[in-house]
Amino acid sequence: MRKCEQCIVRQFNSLKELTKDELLRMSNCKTSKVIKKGEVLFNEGEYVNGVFCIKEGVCKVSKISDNGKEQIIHLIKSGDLLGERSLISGETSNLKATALNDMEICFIPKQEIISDLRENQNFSMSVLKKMANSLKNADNFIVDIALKTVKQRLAHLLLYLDNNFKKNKEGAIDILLSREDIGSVIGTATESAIRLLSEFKKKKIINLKGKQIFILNSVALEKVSKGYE
Amino acid sequence: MRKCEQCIVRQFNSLKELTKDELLRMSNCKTSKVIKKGEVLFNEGEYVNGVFCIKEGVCKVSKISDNGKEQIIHLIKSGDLLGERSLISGETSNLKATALNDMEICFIPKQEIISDLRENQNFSMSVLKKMANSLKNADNFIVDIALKTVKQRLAHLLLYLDNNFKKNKEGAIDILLSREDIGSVIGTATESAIRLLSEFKKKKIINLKGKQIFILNSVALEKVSKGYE
DNA sequence: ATTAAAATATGATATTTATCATCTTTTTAA
DNA sequence: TTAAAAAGATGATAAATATCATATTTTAAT
Repeated sequence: MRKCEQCIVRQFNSLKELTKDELLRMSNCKTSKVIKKGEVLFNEGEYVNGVFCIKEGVCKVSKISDNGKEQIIHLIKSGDLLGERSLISGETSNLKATALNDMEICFIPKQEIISDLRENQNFSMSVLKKMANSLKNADNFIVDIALKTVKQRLAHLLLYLDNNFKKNKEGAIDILLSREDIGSVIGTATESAIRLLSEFKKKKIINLKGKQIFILNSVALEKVSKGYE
Repeated sequence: MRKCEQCIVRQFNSLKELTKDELLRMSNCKTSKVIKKGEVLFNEGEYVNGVFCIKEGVCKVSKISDNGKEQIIHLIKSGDLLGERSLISGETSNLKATALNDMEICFIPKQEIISDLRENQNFSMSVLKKMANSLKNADNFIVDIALKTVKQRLAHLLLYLDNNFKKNKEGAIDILLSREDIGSVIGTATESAIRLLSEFKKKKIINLKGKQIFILNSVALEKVSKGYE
């Protein structure tokens, strides 16, 4: 059992507000897990019963519609927490979480988090702020998907990935999404996503090597994303 | 100055968790206002500096895109709070709020709410739960707008209005939205919204008298909304 | 009451995006 | 290593939705 106090990942989320005491208790009740690519962390309709703290790797958080299509709502990465929403509401999850690559995660059971929320003002305010921020992002997502074209949304996604994910040694964005996943994030058919990626590549805005994406011209992406072309 | 303690509206939102003492202080610092139809409560990019408690009336919360199109994100009604999001994040609002009919509102300044949040666990947990719920709704909205057809979204909106707004004496939904607003909620052009409303009317699923909407067959709306037709 | 302006309605057409078909490339598993 | 499966790519076509044009109705202002 590794100590949460020494875990660097904690610095990037609300757990940084916990006291030494609280962290010690957390170290004692948390479980660490390795999750393989493709594994499901939790499914829609399940009680999550705790919070995941992502140490390494990326997962998608999505919802499947009645006709079987998937919409990805979030991409969760190292340093993020996952599952606070349904923990706080006390309901089952409305979303499904699936690992996009091998992950290392810690799972902190509900009891622990709830009591910390009640007893540590700084912690609960931090969670509240994170939630407020997520809500703002969700509202912006709604506006984008409702009012922007698929091309604009793809440009926006590429910029988002460029800004929020590290690069590998070769300079590609360090997250490997299938073309299908890319379509599911921007809310379009796989073929449409492929076509637009090809177009961006032809225009030297990006480069593609298999699933690796290289951003060559982020200024151009900004322009496309805003609708000036 | 009316007392918050006796205000019934408070029972429908997180303010119900406040103590008598806190309510008394709130009564002393709140301001009551009448807002005329079409007036803007706050604009995108403004500091709201407090929270609105809606006593009477309805407002739309929306965002205008670069090309001037509006997307309505929420419809806020009597009993709802408005503005907690940007209050908690300490940022300017990312959304604009506009009265859809004459409103009575109370405005509670930031200071008061923030100190209550810090000192009253029940209150802050209630706000947290509300926020978690809003986040779930926002996620569901994203999925709907991304994966459902315009017709499905219109059916869904009509059911939402039917379930969440009272009826007037004649049995129409007690919120008068322009066709343009309806389009802006479901993320479609005004003409498309009009066409589909006409279609629903022709099929006797709804009836229309000017801006008044009568739901005649909510079972049919459910079916349309789920994509069985 | 009358007129102008705004909102609603509807047809015709254009644009965007999805779907289907097929081929190529990459990945996976025996 | 090789065959099968999955993922990616691209053209052709269909479907959904937006836009434009214009007529009608409603609302607001004089």
